[in-house]
Amino acid sequence: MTDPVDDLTATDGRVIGQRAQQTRRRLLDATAALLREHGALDVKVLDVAREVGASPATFYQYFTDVEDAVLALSVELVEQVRPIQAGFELDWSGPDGPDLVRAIVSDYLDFWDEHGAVLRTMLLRADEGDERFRRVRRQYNAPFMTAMAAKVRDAQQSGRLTRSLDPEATAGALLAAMDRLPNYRQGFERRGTSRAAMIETVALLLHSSLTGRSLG
Amino acid sequence: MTDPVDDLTATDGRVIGQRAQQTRRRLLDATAALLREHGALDVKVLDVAREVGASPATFYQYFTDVEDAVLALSVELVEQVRPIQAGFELDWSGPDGPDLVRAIVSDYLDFWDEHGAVLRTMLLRADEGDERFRRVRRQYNAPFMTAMAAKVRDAQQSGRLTRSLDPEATAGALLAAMDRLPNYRQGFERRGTSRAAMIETVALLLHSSLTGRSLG
DNA sequence: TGTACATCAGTGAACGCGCGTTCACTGATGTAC
DNA sequence: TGTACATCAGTGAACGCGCGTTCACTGATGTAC
Repeated sequence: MTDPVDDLTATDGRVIGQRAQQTRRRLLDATAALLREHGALDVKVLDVAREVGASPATFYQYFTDVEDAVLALSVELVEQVRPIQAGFELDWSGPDGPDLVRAIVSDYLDFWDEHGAVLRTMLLRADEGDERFRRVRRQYNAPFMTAMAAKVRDAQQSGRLTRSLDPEATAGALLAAMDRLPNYRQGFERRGTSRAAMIETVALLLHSSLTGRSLG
Repeated sequence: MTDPVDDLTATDGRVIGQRAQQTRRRLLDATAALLREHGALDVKVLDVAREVGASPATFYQYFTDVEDAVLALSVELVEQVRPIQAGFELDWSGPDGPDLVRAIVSDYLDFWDEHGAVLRTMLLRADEGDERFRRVRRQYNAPFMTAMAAKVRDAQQSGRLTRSLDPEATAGALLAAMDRLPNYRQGFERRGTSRAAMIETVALLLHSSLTGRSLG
């Protein structure tokens, strides 16, 4: 696993030094902030440059356009989500399984709270068919999918889960739930469904669907 | 339930006649088509006008901007999804329950295939906090949510489902799965998970989580 | 059945703004000796 | 320890395009008698 800071390049291909790396980072952070404030449809190169007090020309030294910067932010998330994905590789079948799953679901909700704006844009552009974003999405999803599908196969082999479930589709459905549900949190809380209840519920659904433990 | 064609108005508030309604419709259809082709971030008023061979001024007679047209398309989906939502109000607990759920899930996948571009944009804008889109999303989701939450409560009352599940959160999680999963279909099929397997799996997850029937 | 008039619907052309993008340049940092 | 030079990093200002938007106008349709 190489340090991701290593091979950063400017748009002309040249490898960049420390000072330039800091500028690039500030541009990325500004892009993420504007994505959060204005949404995916309304972030301009000039806005980003203004936000960090730089010339628009500076932006073009590091990114070809706003989409390119969002792609770079998405790539970073692939790394940042790893610790959460690690939780999916643990054994959930023991007596502490439910607590474990709750903790993981809670962490992932936090992750969405922090990176929702970038995640939404990444998913949208991938859903719309952009190949570069599809690729990043695959890298982001793969560890979740592999780990969850393995759990399904395990539970099927030991007879706790019906073989009618497709392991990949099951993993995809549960990941889908985890990736859309955070967007409903505000609405839930306004209607009296607490964050804790959400976590408990998603954790139960995950635990039962992946280990075959009954919901009864 | 009033005929939705009734109170259509131009941007100046005037009620419009048949000829104008046709123009409005062609503009809406063109907007949906461009949304599908170019994605949510890149649909311009001029494009839409060009697409139907009209002057840009014509577009402004019916919509204040592209977002306004997308909102109108979203409102239409609230009506169009009703038949599918009706399936969620049926009794799933009988012996034909599983078949029923499969059929409904299949229909909803088709709905996504047809209206995915508009649905994605509606969800994105709502997720980003736009109040008008949040409102439409609520109207779109409410019948799904109400029906599914009722099923959870039923199953809890008859002891088939644990009371640890929050009915609203359960409904939300399953709806979330149904709304994100279609976006992964292409990836699934490339990897050998068929449409039928997806439907079967989602149907099983829905059926078990909402009726308390075991996945074992 | 025809004519005059009112209203509805649609348009071409123009304006101006803001954005994307580039270029020749300046300033900052690193390094050889 | 200082000086000369190379390279790295950042910039201001400008250009031009395309888009959003509007306005005065024309054409189409409906209706009264």
